Formats: sequence, structure tokens, C-alpha cells
Amino acid sequence: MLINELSKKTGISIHTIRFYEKSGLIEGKQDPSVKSNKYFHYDEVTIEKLEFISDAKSVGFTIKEIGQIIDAWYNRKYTKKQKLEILDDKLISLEQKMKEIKEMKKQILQFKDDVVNDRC
Amino acid sequence: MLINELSKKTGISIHTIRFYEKSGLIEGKQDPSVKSNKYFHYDEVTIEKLEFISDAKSVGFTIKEIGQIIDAWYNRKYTKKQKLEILDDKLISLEQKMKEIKEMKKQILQFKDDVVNDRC
DNA sequence: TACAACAGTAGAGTATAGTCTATAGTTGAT
DNA sequence: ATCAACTATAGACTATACTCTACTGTTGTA
Repeated sequence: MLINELSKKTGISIHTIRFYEKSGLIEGKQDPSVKSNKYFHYDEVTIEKLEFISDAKSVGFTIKEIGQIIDAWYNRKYTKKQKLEILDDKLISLEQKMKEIKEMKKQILQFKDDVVNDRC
Repeated sequence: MLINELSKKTGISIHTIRFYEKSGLIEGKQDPSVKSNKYFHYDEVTIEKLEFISDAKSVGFTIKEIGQIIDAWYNRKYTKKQKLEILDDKLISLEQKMKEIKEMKKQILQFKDDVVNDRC
């Protein structure tokens, strides 16, 4: 599919898709047999990747980190061991985020308590 | 205390503290009886606030959101009801973040599984 | 009193993650 | 053949959250 269809299927704007492509997160293929244009074609895996990118962004991963994860998943540039290291590293950072959110929840509940009891 | 001491006690740079002050998150007081300088003085509550800002930033709250929470906590510009609304809103957003992180954990565990079983 | 260390303001610069504009070429329906 | 709709590239612009520089004035110790 071309970029317009990809954009419609994922809800991600064409500009942002191109930005992700430039950043190395996704990759379209040009058809060398077609000489008249340089249109990029995208497959179903690109849709999966874009959906993953959206989810990963909302948990606070940076483009760079998301790139690492995608490479650990789809790419042949890492050994099995390296891939598992990257993924474990991200799991640890998710555990950390989880912990911080729990702490923040406690803190805000304390604030609520202070408000309710006129301590602020 | 002056800004240098505040910076040392919190580990937040003087520049960043000034940035937070400009953004309305914290507030120093000038001593009107001293005419020779315009130094700002900070109290213990400012230390608490800066520590909170650090924590809130790492769970992904923006400066604007952090400002709202701090106002709901310390400020007199909201009614009790408004304060509780703001804090409940943030609690909901923390629950949402937690959910997303749990999903992301599942996803990355799936990636690990794919790597281990040579499915990618 | 000299001067290093500190204070303030204003504004420029950086990194991240987009978002938009300009320009030029391509495709497909009429 | 025309023309709206699409595609590509390059680069400018925006928002957020700092981070740094330049400049000026103040304080406190030798």
C-alpha cells in the first residue's frame, strides 16, 4: 500500500509517518521495475510497527528507544542474545515507571487527603 | 535560603529552578526591607515542591499539569471541589498510564518469546 | 578596597518530536 | 488532454523543556 492508505489505516499523519521513516523506525520499499515514479510501498508489518510506536510513545519511550525495540524484534542486525538484552532492559524500565506511578498515586492521594481535611 | 542553597539541596540546577519559577511552579520571596538587592528567598515548601516536580516529570506529567497539581495542593485560587476534581483527574490519568504500561509489558514479553522461538 | 563568588534579567541555543510549506513530478478518472 | 488527487524531497516552523551566555549588580572575606 502507499503512504495515504497507510496513514488512513493507522490514523497517523503522512508527515509523521515520513518523520518515523527518516528516523529509521519503519521502511517502505520502492519497486525497481517501475521507472516512472519513486513511490514507497508499505506492508502489513509496517502497520503493526506504527501501532506499536503509538503505544510505546504513550508509555514514554523515546523515538530512539522505540527504534531499539523494533530492531530487536524485526531486524537481523542483532544476535539473539543482544535482542534479549535490549528487551529485558526495556522491561526493567517499565517496572521502574510502574513503581514511580504507584508512588505518584500515593502522593496525590495524600494531597487529596490534605484538601479534604483542610491541611492546605 | 537563596537559590544556590536550594539548588544544592534539591540537585536541580539554578537555571532549571529559574525556569520553573518563570513557569509558575515555584515562587521565591524578595525581602522588601532590603533595598540593596533583589535576591529571592526560598522556604522548605519550595524544596518539597521541587522534589514533587522531579517525581511528577518522571511519570510523564507536563509542566502545565504539574502546575495544576501544585495549585490544587498549595494554592488558594481553587475551591475545595475544584481541587479534588483536578487531583481526581490526575489519578485517572495515572491509572491510564499504568494500564498502558502493563499492555506494553505484555507486548515486550511477546517479543521476547518471538526472539527465543526464532519467530522473528 | 579588591575580588571571587554569588545574585538578577534578558535572550539565545539545544534536543525531541513532530507539523507544515514549497516545489516538482505522477496517476487516474473524465 | 486535462486536472484533481496523490507522491517525493527539502527545509522551515512549532511546542516543550530545558540549558547556556552575556551582562550587570551585590556580598563577604582577605
